Amino acid sequence: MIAKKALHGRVPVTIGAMESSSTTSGGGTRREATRQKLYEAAVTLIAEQGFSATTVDEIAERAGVAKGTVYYNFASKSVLFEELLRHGVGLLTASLREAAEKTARDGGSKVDALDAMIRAGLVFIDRYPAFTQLYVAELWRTNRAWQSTLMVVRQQAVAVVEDVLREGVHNGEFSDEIDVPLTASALVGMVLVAALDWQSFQPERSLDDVHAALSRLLQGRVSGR
Amino acid sequence: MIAKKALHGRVPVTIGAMESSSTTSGGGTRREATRQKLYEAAVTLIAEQGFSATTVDEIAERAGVAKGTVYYNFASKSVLFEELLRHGVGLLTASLREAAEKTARDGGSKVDALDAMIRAGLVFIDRYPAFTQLYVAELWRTNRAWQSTLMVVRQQAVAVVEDVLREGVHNGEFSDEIDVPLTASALVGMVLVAALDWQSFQPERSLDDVHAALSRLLQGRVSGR
DNA sequence: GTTTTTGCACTGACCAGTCAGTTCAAAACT
DNA sequence: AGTTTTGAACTGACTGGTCAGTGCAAAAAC
Repeated sequence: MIAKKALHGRVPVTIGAMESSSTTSGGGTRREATRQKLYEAAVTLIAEQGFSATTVDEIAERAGVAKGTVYYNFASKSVLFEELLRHGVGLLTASLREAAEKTARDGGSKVDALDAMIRAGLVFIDRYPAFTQLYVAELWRTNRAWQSTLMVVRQQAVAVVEDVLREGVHNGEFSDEIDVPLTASALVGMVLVAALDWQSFQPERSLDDVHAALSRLLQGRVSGR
Repeated sequence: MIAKKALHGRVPVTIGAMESSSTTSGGGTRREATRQKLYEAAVTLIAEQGFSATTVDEIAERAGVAKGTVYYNFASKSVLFEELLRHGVGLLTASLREAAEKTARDGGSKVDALDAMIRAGLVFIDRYPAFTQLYVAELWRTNRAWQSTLMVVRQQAVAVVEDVLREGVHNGEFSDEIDVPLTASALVGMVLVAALDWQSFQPERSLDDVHAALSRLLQGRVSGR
């Protein structure tokens, strides 16, 4: 057994800090561009068909790349998928956190923060519907290789919501009887399912429209006339 | 081409009312027992691993049956899965509808009906967690053979919620500004995600506990002290 | 001249679906 | 009663195909 080559391990890395726009910087950019193409190809295929039903040949073809290139860039099919998950949830978490922080900066209430996060969630799902689909499909599975990755990454996202709830309880804006983790889950679920149904069954509706409906539900303005 | 055998089409049928025990009557009870075992084996395996990653051999083995028996009872792997879906969502829909009707009979309000349905949903998920997982994982996929089955079956379940909302709007209990389909989706999502997270991450909590938290959210008793 | 990509042939494992044959309990017959 | 027949239910070895991952020489990009 000799070491061979295979340098999948670490790569230039840009991931974490998203959207540094691009251009400039001489970093190993070609590599990164290929990886990006592979992510995009994989995300839609896996969202449609599931992980196991999607072949590496399909991914390569859709990305316009040779099969060998996939394995030059990723150690295996499941590693590609895991990195895709990390990448995507990173974007979501950042977006939620930013929405919460902006509201705080502008002196909004915690309900305003939740509302802003609902909107941020909708915007994310609107922009990356395939990723969202795939994430939901995998989230509650057990016995899969990437289970732990998924858990970590889920907790990061939910934690942002929990933080806002906890702060709201602390400053008296929310009842101290609410169950923070469960309420956070429920809110995430509300947005997730409503948004996916929106995308699947009434894609013609505007984001504002959907946001308004969810906002009303959040603020308990359902009952009463 | 002669007809051959293969009688997958119609079968004695007992489904709904399980456990007619055995003995007596020459009725095809054996068949139904085998199918039930296959459903049970398939539902957990597919929930854990996904449809494509689950092999027919595994299903047969877990059910304690030979592979050929699977094909004697179902035309194909995906037909088995489709019938499983129909079976499961049938149970859910019936349970939701019953909860709503009972509330109406007892002269409860529409909010009470929604609350009863939330509880019914939780009870269902508590009893059939694997089925729920699998259902969520498949619901928003596209390009799959059972797409249409899934849509029909989804609509049946959501329609029960929509009906209650619509009645509530009609009798003035709910604002006529609410968006019925979207609110229904959001409510379903709230329960679904909260329940799955409950099962996955805090299984020690009681159903009443979880129900109370969701109830509070439904009634907008989150804000305020 | 080093890194990355290509193209393509190849392997070995795995898997959906088939089919000839077996089991067995309830009829049918004696 | 006992014996034979029937056929639905079940079995498991087998087949044909698919797919993840490999190997490598040559080209392209930087």
